Amino acid sequence: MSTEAGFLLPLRLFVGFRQLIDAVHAELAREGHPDLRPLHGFVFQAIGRDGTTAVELGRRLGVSKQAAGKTIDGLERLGYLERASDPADARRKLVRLTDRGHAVLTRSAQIFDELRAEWATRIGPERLRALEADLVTVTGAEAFRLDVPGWFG
Amino acid sequence: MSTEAGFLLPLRLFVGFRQLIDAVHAELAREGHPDLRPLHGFVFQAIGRDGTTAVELGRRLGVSKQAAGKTIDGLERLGYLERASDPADARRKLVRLTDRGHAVLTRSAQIFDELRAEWATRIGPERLRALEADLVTVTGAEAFRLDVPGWFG
DNA sequence: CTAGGATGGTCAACGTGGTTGTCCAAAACG
DNA sequence: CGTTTTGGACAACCACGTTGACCATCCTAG
Repeated sequence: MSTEAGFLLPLRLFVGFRQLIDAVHAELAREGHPDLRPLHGFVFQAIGRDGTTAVELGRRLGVSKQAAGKTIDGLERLGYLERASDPADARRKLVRLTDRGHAVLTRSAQIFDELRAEWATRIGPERLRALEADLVTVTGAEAFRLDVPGWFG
Repeated sequence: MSTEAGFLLPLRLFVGFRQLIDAVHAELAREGHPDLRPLHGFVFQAIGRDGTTAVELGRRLGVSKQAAGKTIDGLERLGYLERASDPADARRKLVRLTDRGHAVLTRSAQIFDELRAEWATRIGPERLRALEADLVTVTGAEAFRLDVPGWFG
């Protein structure tokens, strides 16, 4: 039986998570995206390359459609999203990433890859793979939940 | 070189973190503490067994003293904190955990221990120790930063 | 074909939790 | 003893979540 206090485990996971996210956003800020917040990554992920609607986005993020609408407003003002009418359904407004949005998504993925490579050099690729595999084992391989926005609070 | 996409790493860390936090709060809610939010754990941790002041709490949480004051108001209303005048300094108001506050902190630690034991049975105690050690190696053994409140947003 | 329900989006009002600015009482210090 | 520093509170404001209401549009049952 290990003697490590149990409450340290979530803290260590969170520190790792936070360092990765902070590193990505520091680099993105350096490259011309100073207004992106950690939360926006989840939003981009929830919108996806194909776009979606405000209602569907709200469902994926676990918030009301109104809250999703406000989030879209903000990212639209920053130039990362655009709204387009759906020719097949006059009620719907398709929310899509702009070129700038696609660019930042692609760039984020690259930076995450680089950061993961750094981790691999520090603890070794084997240990990193083991770490990831163990996390999957213990948390279950469920699809990632994006409903983070109101989760803290 | 591993082929795992880099952006999955922070997600896996976050899922682990979130599952632990959610499990603790689900159990606490079951035991009569339905109003506690994930964030409150950081607040309790920042206050500590000995108590602090609003200004110092704000420093530890990385927020203004006014924001710290509001947070204290809320947890005071819920019966977890109490304010007491400092006999040695009439300006200061000592913020301390109530008996209820101490109880929930102790209980949380127990639950975290139980959850860690569960993880140990699923991936084995050595792998769990390795996971924790690797996280420390890669993130640095820095003291835990509690300045989480405004971090997302 | 039309009446009625379901769906997508927006507006308004509100609560919470953060911010800054101001002010006051008490302590610390020259 | 006057001045500066400190701890706390109050106010106004902003970001972001909530509900409730409303409207246009689509879908479907009769």
